Amino acid sequence: MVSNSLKHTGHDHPRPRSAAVVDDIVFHLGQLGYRDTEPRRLVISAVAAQSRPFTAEELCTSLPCVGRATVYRGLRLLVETNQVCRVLLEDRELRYQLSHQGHHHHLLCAVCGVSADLEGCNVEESLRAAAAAAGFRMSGHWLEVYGSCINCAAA
Amino acid sequence: MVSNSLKHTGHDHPRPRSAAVVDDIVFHLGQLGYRDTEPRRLVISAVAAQSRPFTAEELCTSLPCVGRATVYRGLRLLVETNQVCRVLLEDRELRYQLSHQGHHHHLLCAVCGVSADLEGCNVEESLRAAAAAAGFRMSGHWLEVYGSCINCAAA
DNA sequence: CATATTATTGATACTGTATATCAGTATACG
DNA sequence: CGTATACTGATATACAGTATCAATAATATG
Repeated sequence: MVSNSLKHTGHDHPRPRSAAVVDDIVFHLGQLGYRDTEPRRLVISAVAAQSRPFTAEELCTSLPCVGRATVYRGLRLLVETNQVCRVLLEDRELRYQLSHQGHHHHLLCAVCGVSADLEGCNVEESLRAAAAAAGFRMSGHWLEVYGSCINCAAA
Repeated sequence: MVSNSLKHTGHDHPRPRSAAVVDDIVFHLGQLGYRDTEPRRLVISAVAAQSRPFTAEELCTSLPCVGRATVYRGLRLLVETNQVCRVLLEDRELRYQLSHQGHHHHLLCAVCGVSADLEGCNVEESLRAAAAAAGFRMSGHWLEVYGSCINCAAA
């Protein structure tokens, strides 16, 4: 199996980058006891090929030979294992995206749909403090930021 | 009509508080051209009677003599006119709540479901700055904070 | 006050997203 | 290899919310 011979460094060139990402994820899932199957690889490939947040239905459409249920299950598995993160649009539409870091938030362009990771913003601590002031012990939060990206703001 | 004789101060005692809230909202809607109808008043009353965030379906159940569509429409109208705000639970369940301020965020207890307004937390500015650093012009955001309230944290 | 106008209602059907079921299949592992 | 079992996918189902549209009720107008 290819994935067993892979070093799990995240820099396994010369293979095409997206293929390396797929192997990476399959390897990681393997360590958690999940099997390496063709439909699952197809789902992961399709996820890795997206350039911006996508919906589950879009993924189903782009994978006509994989069952709907399998697409949804694959996506859920990837979210649960922190390989993919969920982003919520302003209209509450749920989209998905390959996850590149641990916990972080997204900037979402309302025009073109592109997303960027929100860097250098430490809201956690001030939220926790404000929560404590109201007698709450904070355990989590959901934050999405909407706007227009540099390209769309120009036009 | 009662609502026409009401001063719109938000402190119209001696009437029971929730009734005053209902009249208040009906009056406000009237100024926007919306009619004062029995089903709509029932919806507003039921909303005002809730002590914590509720779902649309819960409202339908508590109002068996009002049609589902009417409950949903009423709720939507109240959200659009900023009388009611929407809160999102961690599992993406959507709930509603009477709105007491302008723009603000909520602390939600994951145990008992109670909510508190998040005070003294000015995330807007740091979000805007972080967005600008990534070349985004921020236009909005969605933020919910989860945890346990003072009572549930004790138990 | 009668009446015209128009917003509102509610039964129903429908849409879209997501999960449950379950027999058949493919995978991993000894 | 062969077996235990995770996985698949067709289908049915659940669920939240909206669209339709004829009937009705609320307001404006003469």
